[in-house]
Amino acid sequence: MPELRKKYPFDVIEPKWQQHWLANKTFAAREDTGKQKLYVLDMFPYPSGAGLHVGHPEGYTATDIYCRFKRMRGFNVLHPMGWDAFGLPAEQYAIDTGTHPAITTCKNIDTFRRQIQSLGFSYDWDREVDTTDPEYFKWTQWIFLQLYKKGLAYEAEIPVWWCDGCKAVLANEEVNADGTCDRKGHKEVYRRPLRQWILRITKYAERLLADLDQVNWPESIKEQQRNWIGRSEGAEVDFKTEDGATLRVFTTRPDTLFGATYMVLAPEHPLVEKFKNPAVEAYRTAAAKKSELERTQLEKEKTGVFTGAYAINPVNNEKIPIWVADYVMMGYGTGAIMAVPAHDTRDFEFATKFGLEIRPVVEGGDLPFIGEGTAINSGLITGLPTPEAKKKITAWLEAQKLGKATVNYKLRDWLFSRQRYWGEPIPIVHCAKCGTVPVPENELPLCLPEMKDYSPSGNAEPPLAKATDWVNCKCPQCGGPGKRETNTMPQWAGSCWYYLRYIDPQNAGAFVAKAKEKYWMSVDLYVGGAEHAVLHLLYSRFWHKVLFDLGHVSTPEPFMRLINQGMILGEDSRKMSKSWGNVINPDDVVREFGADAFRMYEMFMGPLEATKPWNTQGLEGLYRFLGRVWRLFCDEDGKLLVDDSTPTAALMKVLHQTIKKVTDDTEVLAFNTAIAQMMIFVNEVTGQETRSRALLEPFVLLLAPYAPHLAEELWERLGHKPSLAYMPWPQYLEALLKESTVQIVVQVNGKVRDRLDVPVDIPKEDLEKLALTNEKVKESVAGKQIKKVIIVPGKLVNIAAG
RNA sequence: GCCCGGGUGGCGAAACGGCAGACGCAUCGGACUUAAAAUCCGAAGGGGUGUUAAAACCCCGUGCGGGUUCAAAUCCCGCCCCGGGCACCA
Repeated sequence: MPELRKKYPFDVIEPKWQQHWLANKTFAAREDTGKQKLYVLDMFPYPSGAGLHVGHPEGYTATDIYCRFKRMRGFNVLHPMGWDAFGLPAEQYAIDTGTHPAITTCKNIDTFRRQIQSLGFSYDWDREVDTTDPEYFKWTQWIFLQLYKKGLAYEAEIPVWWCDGCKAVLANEEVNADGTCDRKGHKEVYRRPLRQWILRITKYAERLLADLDQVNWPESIKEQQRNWIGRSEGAEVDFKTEDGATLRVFTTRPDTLFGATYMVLAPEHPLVEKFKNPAVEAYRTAAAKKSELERTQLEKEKTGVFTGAYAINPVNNEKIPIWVADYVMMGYGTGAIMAVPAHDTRDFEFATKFGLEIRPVVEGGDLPFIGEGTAINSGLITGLPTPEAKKKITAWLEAQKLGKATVNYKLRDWLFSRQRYWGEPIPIVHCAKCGTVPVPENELPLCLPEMKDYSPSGNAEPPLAKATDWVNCKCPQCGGPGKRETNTMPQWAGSCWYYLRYIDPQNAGAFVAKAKEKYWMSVDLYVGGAEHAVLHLLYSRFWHKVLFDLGHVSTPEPFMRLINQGMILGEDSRKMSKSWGNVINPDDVVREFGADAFRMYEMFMGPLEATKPWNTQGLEGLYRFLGRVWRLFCDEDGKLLVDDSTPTAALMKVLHQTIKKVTDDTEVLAFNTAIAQMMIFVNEVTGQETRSRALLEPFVLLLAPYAPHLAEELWERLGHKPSLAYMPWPQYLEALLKESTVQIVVQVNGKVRDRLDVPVDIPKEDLEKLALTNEKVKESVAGKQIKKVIIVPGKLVNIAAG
C-alpha cells in the first residue's frame, strides 16, 4: 500500500508536543488544597510481549480526554500509569530460554511505555509504578504481613490440580474440560492436597456486599459481585449418625426438615473416611479425577453411592440413609445436606433415580415444589406459611441446641499462593520451634533469588525450593534454623493496591503518606475492562477494607465510580486474534494517521461502554476531519489564515452551540456526540470566507482534550505561549443560543402535516389559531371532528381529530 | 437453566415520550484536473402518485405480537434473536 500523502504534519507535531509535555512535566500532579482534586485511574496493563492492543487506548483515551477537560475546568487532576508486570508468560519464557523474567519484563515495559507515550496521554510519568520493582513489592509484602498479623492469612492443605506429566501444579485454567493438562496434553491430572496460603476474604463478605450500595458502578458489575459473594440465609442443623457422630448440614429451608428422606455427603467430606466400603472408595477416587466442568456442566445425570450408614433426623428421630454424591460440594455450607426431594429439584432428580422416598411437607404445587407454601405433616410447624415455619423451627432447634440460624456465602477464602517463581515472595519463615514467623518489616523487600533454572522442581515444590541458599535462613524469632516460604503471591496481589502507591510512589518510609492519601482518595473515576468485574475489583476492595480497619486509609471503598469500556472487535466483527488475522496494531495506525486521529476515531466509534467493530475507513474519516481543521487555520504552506474579522451572528451561534454540546457531552463521557458537534462546527466554518480568531480560538480549546497535539500546535501558531493544558475552558453564552424564531411541527393525529416558523415567544392561543387555520391541517381534518389540541411550546401542535 | 446488556438505513451510530436516521463511513452526481488522487459542492431509509424534468404530495418503516398515550425507537406486557457473566451453592 502506497504511503498516503499527509493531510497535515502530524508526524512532526505529535512527537514535538509529546516531548514538550514530558520535558516540562506539564501533567505532574501536586497536592493543592486550593483546588478541587480529581483522581482518574486506568486499569494498568500487563505488559505482554505482544505489545499494546487497540483495546487499551480506548479506555486510556476516554480518561485522558476527561482529565484534560477537567484540568481546563480548574480541577487538580491525578492521572497515573504503571505496570502489572508479574505474570506467567515471562516465567514460561524463562523456563524455555533461561532468560531472567525481569529482563523480559523490562523490555516489554519499555515497549508499552513507548507505545502509550506515542498516543499523547497526559499521565504524570513521575508516578509510574511497576509491581515487580522491589521498592514496590516491598509494600505488597508489607500489606501481606498486616493481613497475616490480623489473622487474615493462614495455611491449609487444600486440593490443587497436579499434573504427573509436568510434575507441577496447574492453575484452574490450565486444566482442560476433558481433564487433560492444557500445557502438554498429559492425562495424569488430578487434585491433590497441598499446603497453601489462603486469605480470609470471607470474613469481609458481609461488608463487601453491603458497601456495594455506596459506589457508583454499573449495575451489572455490582450484580456480578453480589452473585459471587452469594449470601444466603438459613440454618445449620445437627444430625447424628448411628454411632453418635455429629453430621452438620446447612439448609435454607429448615421448614422442610420433616421432608428429609436421606442425607448426602460430598465425596471429600471427612466423615466419608469412616465408611470403609469399596463402593464408596471407588466413587471417591473417581470423583477426585473429575474436573469441575465435568462435575457441573457435562454430568447432567446424577451419580452417588449408599454408604450403608444411617443418620437420625433430630426433628422426628427417623432413621434416614446416608449417601455420597458429587452433586454436593465440599466448599459450600458444611459439605453435607439433608435431602428433601419433594422440595428441591436436585434432590428430586436424585431420589427419582435411586428410588428414594419423596415426602411432601409444603403445600402449594406440583413436585418438586420449591416455592413457598403451607407446611404439612411437619409436627410443630404444620399449618404455618413458609416464612413463619422457618422462624419457628429455627427457634426450636436453637432451644434444643440442635442447630442455629446461619448465613452462608458462596464466596470462598482466597487461595493466595502460587507454585511459581515470578511473583512476590511471601515473607514468611518456617521454623521448627516457632512455626510460621513473619519476616521483620525492616528486612523488606524480600527479593527473589537469582536462579539458573526456573522450571518446577517436580516434587510439588515451587521453583524457589531449589534455591537452597535462599531458602535456608535464620528464624527471625529464635535465631534457629529456618526455611523461607517458597510459594509466591498471585498476580492479583500487586494490582490490589497500586492506586494507593500512585499517590506517593517514592515514599521509602510508608506505602503512602497519610496526608496525601487523605487528599487524593477515593478514586473518582476508574475505567477498565469488564473482565475484571469480579476478581480484581473484589480483591482490591477486600485489601482496602483491611487497610481501612487498620487505619492506613481513610475511605471504606477505593473506587467511587467505575466504567467498563466496551470491546473493540476486528473489521470482521470477530474478536481480534492472531488466529483470525484481524489484529490492528496501534503502532501502524499512529504511523499512518497519527495519534490524534487514532484517539478521535476510537471515541467516535460509538458509546464508550459498547462493543464495536474496527473500521479503517472510519478511522480515515476522522483523519480527514483533522485535515479539515488544519486547513481552517493554515494554507498549504502552513501559513496562518486566521484574521481578526467579526464573525457573523449565525457562526457565533454555531460556536456557542458547540461549546455547550462539547461541554455537556464531555462531562458525561459521551465523546462520540461531542465529536459530531465539532464536525458540524467545522463544516459550517469551512463554507465561509472568514477565518475569525474569535471563532477559531475557542474551538481549539474545545478540541484540545480530543486531539491534544494538533490543538497545542494550533494554539502556538495562533501566537500563544504553550501550553494550553491549563487554559480556562470556553464558556457559552445562553443569550447567543436563543433563537428568535422556531420551527413548530403541526401534526394531525400524530402525523406531521406542516411546519411553521413562528416567534419563540408566540402565545399558545395564537399558535393554536395558526395551526387550525392552516391549509394542510384543514385538508386533513376535513369531515372530522376536532377533539383535542395539544400544544408543546417551542416544539409542536398536535390536533386529535376523528 | 438463572442474571445482566443489546437488536434503528448498505455499515458505525444519533434521538431515550414530541419532525426517526444528526455526525461519520461506504455509494452516486457535480466542480477542479490532460487524467487520477486529494480537495470542495451536492444527493441519498423503502415504496408509490406525479411530471419533459423538477417541485409537490401520499403510504410504509426502529427484531416480532399486543397495550398505554393526542403522540412510542423511547413506557408497560408477552415472545424471538445476538453478546457477556454465573452455573448442581443446598
